[in-house]
Parts: sequence; structure tokens; C-alpha cells
Amino acid sequence: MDEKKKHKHDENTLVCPDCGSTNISQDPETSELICNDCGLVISEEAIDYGPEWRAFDADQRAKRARTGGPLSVMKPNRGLTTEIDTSNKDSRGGKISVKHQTTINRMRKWHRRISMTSSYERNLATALQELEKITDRLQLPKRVAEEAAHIYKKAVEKQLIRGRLIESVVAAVVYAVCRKNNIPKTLDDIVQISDNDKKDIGRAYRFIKRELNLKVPFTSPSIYIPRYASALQLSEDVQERAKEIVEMAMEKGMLSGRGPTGIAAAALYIAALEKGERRTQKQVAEIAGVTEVTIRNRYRELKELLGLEDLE
DNA sequence: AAGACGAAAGTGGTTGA
DNA sequence: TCAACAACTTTCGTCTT
Repeated sequence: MDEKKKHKHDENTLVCPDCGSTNISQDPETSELICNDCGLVISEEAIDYGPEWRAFDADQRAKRARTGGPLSVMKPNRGLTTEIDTSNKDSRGGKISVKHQTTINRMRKWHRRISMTSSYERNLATALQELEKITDRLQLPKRVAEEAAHIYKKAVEKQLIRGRLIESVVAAVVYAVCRKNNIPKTLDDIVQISDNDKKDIGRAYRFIKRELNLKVPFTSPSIYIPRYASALQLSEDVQERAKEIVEMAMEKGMLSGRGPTGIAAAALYIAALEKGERRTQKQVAEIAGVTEVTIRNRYRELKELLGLEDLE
């Protein structure tokens, strides 16, 4: 169990370092170069206005900040806020009279009430921090983070967060955005880098999806093929063949209920056999995060469904 | 010795009363 | 809220390479 977890984590952090070779596309909006194999952002045209350090809680943030906060659409008020400080001095450092202090206190109260301290803002602040952590660890492109932020805001406005951990909801939203954009990340991938329960995240995902009417398309197994293939160092040939197999299986309606990762894994296993680049079931199973048994079952189903000849 | 195969029992999540 | 259910996993024995 421990070993398996470790392995999965490696898979996430070290995905195809050389995938710059072929499968790259450019995002029309942000002009980011994105690897289709794993969603890795190869290079970004946009300048990052954020700080070079990272902080996970308010304390760290306060210690590390040297100037004002970074400008970002990912922050409430774009990171620009003003605050009336509590030292009761005027701009030249002189004391403010007691008479004026009450006025200023009142101003301070309202100012804070209006700008920063509403629960909405506070909620969003933690959420965006968490969102940054997750998208960073999964190496997801910026537009995914932005779409997720947008959806999350809607969820807060509709009061859907009540009774749920902010972190779980953020993870759920990220998962939903990945699904929507056909980015090959499983719920397990998200759980690996999040500190929360799979149960919580899954429940939050279903809830958010239903309440916000998110239209999440059926996940085609083929989106996992490039990712698994490069992790297994299989050729383009094998990938193409595996995609063909998936296509054929889908036409015959094999998609009912079965997990897409298992189908992708089995198709890849078959394709690799056909092209003489044999991988063991165990190898494929580990990469795909399913068991050998599942691969065997899908393998058997695919074989009889497609009438594939026995291969040796 | 390692891989492939499949039966049987167990697990976590969904669905419908 | 509970029970039935499907998909998947775990475990294990057997056969093949």
C-alpha cells in the first residue's frame, strides 16, 4: 500500500520530462504551450506578476512579504486593498486627538466591513490559496486555475460551501474543470496532492456539479492513452492503435459504467502486444492505477467484442 | 522464477424503495 | 435509512513461458 502510494506520487511529479517532442499545442487565449500528454505547461508567454516565494498560511505570508501583494485576477479585489491602520497617528506621525479617534474608529470599522472582512472575501482568500497550491502541484495551465476560480466564486455566491471544507470544494472544482477540458487527471490524482479525504472531495464534486449544473462530458478513455503510453515509453504506433481500439469499443457501446482508465490500460496493453512492444500487465496496471485483474477483464471483453485474433 | 489467467470473497459507492 | 447491486480490488491457486 505504502509502496503503491509512493509510486503514484512519482508518476505525478515526474511525468514525461521529454514530451516536448511531439504532442504540444498552444492555448489560443493565453498562448501557453501545453503538453497534451500530461497537461504540463512547457512555457508561458505571459509574465508572472506573483512573488517568487510561496506561503501556506497567513503567518508565512506576512513574514515573507516585502512589498505590497502581487497583482492578480486570482485574488479578491485583484490583490489591491487599503487598510486604515490602528496606530492612531496622522501622516506626519503626530498623535490624533481623542475626539478625532472616535471618528476614525468608525471609519475604520466601515472600511473593513465594506472591503475585506466579509465572510465572502475571507472564504475566497483561503480558497484561492488552496487553488494555487493544487494547480501548481498538478502543473495545470493557468486558464484551468482561472476557470476553477470562476466556478468556485459561483459556488460561494450560491452558498454551496456551507458544511464543507473549503479545501475539499476547491479540489472538487479543479477536478470538474479537468473533466470539462479533457485533461487526463483522475480523482485519485487530485486526492494524492490534496490533504483531504477522497470521500469528501468526491461528495463535494457531485454536489457542486448538480447544484451548478456543470455539464461534464463523458470521459473518453483515449485521453489517458498518451499519458500512459509515454510513461511506459511506448511508440506513437502503439498509441494510435490503442486509440483505434478504444474508438471501436465505444462504437459498440462498451462505455457503460466501466472506468475509463481500465479501458485505456487494456487497449494499450493489447496495442503494445500487437506491435511487439510487450509490457507486462503489472507494468500497465501500475501506471494506470488499476489492478491486473481489471486489465484482464477489459482485455477479455475487448477481445471478444472486437473479435481480435489471439496474439502471441 | 516470473508472468498470465481466473475464481472467490471483500470494499466503497450508487440507486431505489 | 436500508438493502441490492455493479464495478473494482485483494488474494490465492494453477498453468505457461
